[in-house]
Amino acid sequence: MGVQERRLREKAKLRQEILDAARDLFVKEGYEAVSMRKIAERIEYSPTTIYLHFKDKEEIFDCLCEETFAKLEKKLQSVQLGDSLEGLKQGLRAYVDFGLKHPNHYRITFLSRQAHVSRSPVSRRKEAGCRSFDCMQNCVASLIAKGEITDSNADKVSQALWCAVHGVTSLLIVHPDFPWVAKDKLIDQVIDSMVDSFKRS
Amino acid sequence: MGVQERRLREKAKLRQEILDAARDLFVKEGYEAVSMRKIAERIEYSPTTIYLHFKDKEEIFDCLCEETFAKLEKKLQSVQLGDSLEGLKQGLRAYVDFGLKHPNHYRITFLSRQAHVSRSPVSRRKEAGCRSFDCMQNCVASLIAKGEITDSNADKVSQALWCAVHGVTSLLIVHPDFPWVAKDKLIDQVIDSMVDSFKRS
Amino acid sequence: MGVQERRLREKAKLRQEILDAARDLFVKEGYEAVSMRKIAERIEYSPTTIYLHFKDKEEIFDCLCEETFAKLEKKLQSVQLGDSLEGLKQGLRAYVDFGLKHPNHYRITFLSRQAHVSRSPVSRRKEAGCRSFDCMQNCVASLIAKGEITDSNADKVSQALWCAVHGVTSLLIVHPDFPWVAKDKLIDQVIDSMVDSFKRS
Amino acid sequence: MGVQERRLREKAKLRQEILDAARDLFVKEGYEAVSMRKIAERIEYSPTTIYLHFKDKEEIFDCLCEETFAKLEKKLQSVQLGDSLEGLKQGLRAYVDFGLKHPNHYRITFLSRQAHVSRSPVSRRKEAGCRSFDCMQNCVASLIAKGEITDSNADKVSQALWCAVHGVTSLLIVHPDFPWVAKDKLIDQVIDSMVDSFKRS
DNA sequence: TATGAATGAGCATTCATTCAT
DNA sequence: TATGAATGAATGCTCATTCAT
Repeated sequence: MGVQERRLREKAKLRQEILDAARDLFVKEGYEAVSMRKIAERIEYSPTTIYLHFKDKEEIFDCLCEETFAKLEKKLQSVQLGDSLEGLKQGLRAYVDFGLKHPNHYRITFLSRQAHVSRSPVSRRKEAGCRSFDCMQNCVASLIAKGEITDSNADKVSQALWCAVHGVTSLLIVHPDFPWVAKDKLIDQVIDSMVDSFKRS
Repeated sequence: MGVQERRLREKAKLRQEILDAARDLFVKEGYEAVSMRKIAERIEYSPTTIYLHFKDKEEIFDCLCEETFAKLEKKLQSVQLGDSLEGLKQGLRAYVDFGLKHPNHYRITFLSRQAHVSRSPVSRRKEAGCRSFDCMQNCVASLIAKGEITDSNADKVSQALWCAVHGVTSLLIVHPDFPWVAKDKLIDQVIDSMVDSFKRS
Repeated sequence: MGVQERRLREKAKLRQEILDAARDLFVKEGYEAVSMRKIAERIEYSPTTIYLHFKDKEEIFDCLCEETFAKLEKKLQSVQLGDSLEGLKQGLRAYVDFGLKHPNHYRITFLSRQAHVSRSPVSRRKEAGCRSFDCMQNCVASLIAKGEITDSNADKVSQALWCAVHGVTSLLIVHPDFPWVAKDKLIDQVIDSMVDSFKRS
Repeated sequence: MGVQERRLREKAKLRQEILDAARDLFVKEGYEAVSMRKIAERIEYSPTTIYLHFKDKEEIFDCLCEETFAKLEKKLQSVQLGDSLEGLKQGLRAYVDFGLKHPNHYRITFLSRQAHVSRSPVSRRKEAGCRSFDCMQNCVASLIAKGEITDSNADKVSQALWCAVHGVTSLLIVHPDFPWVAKDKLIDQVIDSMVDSFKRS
């Protein structure tokens, strides 16, 4: 009936509220400094309620990361149409845009300590993250195959590219008050420099 | 006379012992996981004693960061003597090495929002970090002046370079378990790609 | 008609499932360590459901004890058919065996203060335990009547016997890791010594 | 100075207050049901204070057991003067008296679950308990050597004796309202029956 | 009849910090 | 200068139980 559906909707909504509150807090205070109680206060539920939706604190964190990666993956897939250097650049640009548009997601996933990741041998977080990274790596691999990129080490190339885009993204997010040159110019510069350095000359 | 001097010496020595113990712990365990008690146990004094030397935990951390960034500055200055592209690369490489060697200091300064930096509007920590950035910028400026770098926008160039080195450094710190290619190769690749892209061709 | 009956049968069946699951857990983990949730998980019903059948945790335990002591009584009655010293010994032996087989029930009934037995002034649990004691007393009385036991104080004799068997039983339960001689030998020794000391010589 | 001494005295006194409160509570409520908070409330200190005197809950329990055994050992040593059956009986009687006089100590040590004894391979508790048991065993051994006791298995004999005295002691403590025959008569009966059963006839 | 959602109370323990000495 | 005693607040988490459905 409609009743069951409404319940499911409500449950999902509360779950999302928890995630949103948690993300906010994690970003502001850091993983360790956020307590289940603080999250509970924020959503105006009792701490116990959280445990109806998540096994423990770490699971919340895991879910936040997964969420981010899912969004990112979707965005990247929609962008990288052509197998060209230009396409690659657009993908990287999309990555940066994504980070700047969802800074909280980005912080949680790429900037916070994950020392406490000990539960599962292969954390769900890591898995999801790799899938996003794979997108880029595949693109690079096919460019190597086509001879557009000379360096044949696809791993190294894609990692270097990731470093570059992550560098801009994270600096712009974490230090918004720094006297940056025009953001777009900076982003383009970083991406162009890095991609072009791999171009067949 | 001698008595007072000895006392001062002893006081300074204990202060340094505290800092050393604390640095060790912060690096090993991370800021949140280190307690005053643990520091006290390490130096075999009572927790109370620490408060005679430092206002609180954060002050200890601030002092450590200052100490460490003073080192970075010094290191960068000593390396970039030659105003050559090679010198610049060495400087950037030194920056990355420094970050990897002091991951917790790097993290606090460059990766974390200034959330719990409530004491001073502009934290001493951040200030120190910026001074390090200035080093690089000066180097770039002089390379432009000498014609080694074609792009005349020193701000943009140094920011792009910073993005690159910050990218590698932070990813290696935050995701140590990612299946990286050989670290050195990756670092060199990122630095070479970025610096060479500005070279007069 | 048939519908109602089926419902009653189903209700009784679930009730018994709860008791069975609970007994298992109580024996394995001890009273305090068993939670309603754990019982619920075991039977694959929600915790709430248990409350439809039992007022609370203690009521479950009470029922289990009653159940168990009914068994003890039955066992003792079946054993002590022959009114002989040998029959008495067998009965006592059965008592000890029973205790070792149901250590947690034994513990609650014979070893624990009635602290949390606040519901009824004389707990159903304790009552059941006493009924078992009566069995033995009757047996002793008839042995006195037959002249097999010389001491004419049936109360004293049965209490002394009870002390002996309770002594072995409880020590073996509470201190399982003590370096006991072979359990059977010890139990026999205690029972034989005590019973034989009352024998007409 | 007197100052330091007073401090030491005060510290010891508080420690003892904690132990006394804990023993009381453990006996009334059982190990699991006693919380550090409850102990703290009882002594009107904060929970934290307890941790200045004891590592954790289990250590409190351990200390209580040790305390008991020390007292018991002392009493037994003072009693068993002669190496005669009569001396042995007196020792056993002393054991029972001790239990009846210090029922709380006795309960904690001999009646409570020690499932949670996992910390140290050889718990201090167990060690102390064995020392008390050894007293009796030595006595038995020397009686066997002198030919007063015919059964040559000193372990079995002393364990059987322990079972007997523990049986009376614990039943009298745990079920004070049971319609016992005169306590002294019962105790004597149990001890006499058991000891005499080992006598050379 | 059975349940999912929710909660208040409680747990052992650790924390940074204060205060009297 | 240094400390031992003490504490209030907080931690993640589990509990028995209730209530609306």
